[in-house]
Amino acid sequence: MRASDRAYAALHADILEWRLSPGDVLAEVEQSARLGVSRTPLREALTRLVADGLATPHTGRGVVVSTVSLTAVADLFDVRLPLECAAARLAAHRGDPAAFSALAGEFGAAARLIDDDGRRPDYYALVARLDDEIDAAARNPYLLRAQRPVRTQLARIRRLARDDTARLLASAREHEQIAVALGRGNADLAEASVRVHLHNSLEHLLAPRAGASTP
Amino acid sequence: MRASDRAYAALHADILEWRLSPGDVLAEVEQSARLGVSRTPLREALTRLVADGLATPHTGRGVVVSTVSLTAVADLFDVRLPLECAAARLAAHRGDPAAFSALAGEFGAAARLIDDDGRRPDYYALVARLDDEIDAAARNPYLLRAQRPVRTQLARIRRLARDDTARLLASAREHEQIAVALGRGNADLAEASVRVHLHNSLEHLLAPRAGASTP
DNA sequence: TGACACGAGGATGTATACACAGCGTCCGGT
DNA sequence: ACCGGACGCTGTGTATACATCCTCGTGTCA
Repeated sequence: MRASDRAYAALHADILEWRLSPGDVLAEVEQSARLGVSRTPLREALTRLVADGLATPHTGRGVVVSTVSLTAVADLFDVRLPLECAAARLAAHRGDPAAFSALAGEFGAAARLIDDDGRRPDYYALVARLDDEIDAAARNPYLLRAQRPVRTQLARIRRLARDDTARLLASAREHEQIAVALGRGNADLAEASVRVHLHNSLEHLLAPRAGASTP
Repeated sequence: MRASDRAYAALHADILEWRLSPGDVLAEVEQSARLGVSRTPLREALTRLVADGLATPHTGRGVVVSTVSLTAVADLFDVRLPLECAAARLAAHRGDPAAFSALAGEFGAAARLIDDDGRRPDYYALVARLDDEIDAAARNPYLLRAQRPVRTQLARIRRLARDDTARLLASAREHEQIAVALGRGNADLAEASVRVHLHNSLEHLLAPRAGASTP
């Protein structure tokens, strides 16, 4: 693997997992020394991070990790909603119904994955498989490109929200509904299901949680 | 201006204006010599082009200008439609009605700009002003980021379509309708107007034109 | 005659050295 | 004591040299 790829992957993970906080400056010499690569591949990694929207260049001060706040969540969902709806519609028309029906069945039995803390990763993997199946079924590279930065930012924010069993159980039912609609090739129902899911996801993200800073 | 910015701007323009065709290889030494910069800033420019989707890396052969076909137009519009609809809805809610009403008036008188070949650029500038006003009114940086690559690709394709007075006149009326809806803060009407406009734009792009290769 | 392997060439990937610009700090003057 | 200018430093921006990999061509063997 190329050194620039390693540097990019490391910085990408550091930002998404909040080891690097918004406002942190990514000095070239410092980071190149930390990651064990030279400045040239590190610069390429920084360029890619800026393109991803994870960092912003500051003239004379290098690049800094871009800020992301809860107010940004609403903006992100304003973009995410139409994109995911479009993807769902395309997937309903172009996708393989059998694959989505199978996923619907798995979501129907997902409660046991959520209840068992040790199998939580299996549930997240199942969600990822549905997302991937939708992406593949939509067959639209431009849609994927448009979704990528939004998903990256949301993945960063999601780290702030703790896992909530009740929400996950509801989420599983919502995902099941999406998969069922796609399994039947019903674009209208698929879009409606996505709208419901994203609405509830946003409400959960914005709702004050027990243990959060605001009591 | 930095050398890497100059190289990026030059290559970006070369690709959008079809001086570089899909499949052309962008060899680092060749391009750096042509543009009068060193390989380091040129590599940064290439990285940005790849991030834009204008070029794709080929291992061992550098990056090549990415292909774009008429089939891609449909895919692009599948992404463009939901994004522009979302932007229009946001602009209807958050924008300044007076500004859009003023633009609507200008579009109502745009026929004279279209009929006079010398003032065609003024009409294109007017369209750009409406787009900019919508972008500013939507106040959503993530939406802008998502739209950027789609717009870039479409700008590249639009170069293939010749100006068509009849279509431009219809386009002016459609833009006027969009501006009127935004001037009234009517989100539903704004979205519907955008749908109409994009539908007609796509049909015009895909329609065989007189003088095209297919007689 | 076709396919595989080896080698040469040239490309990218990486490292480092140099130049320049921005910024903070320190000193001097008012 | 405060303000202004100059100096030095630290950082990015650029150029170039070296290493490495891939590709293409050629030659040989089956």
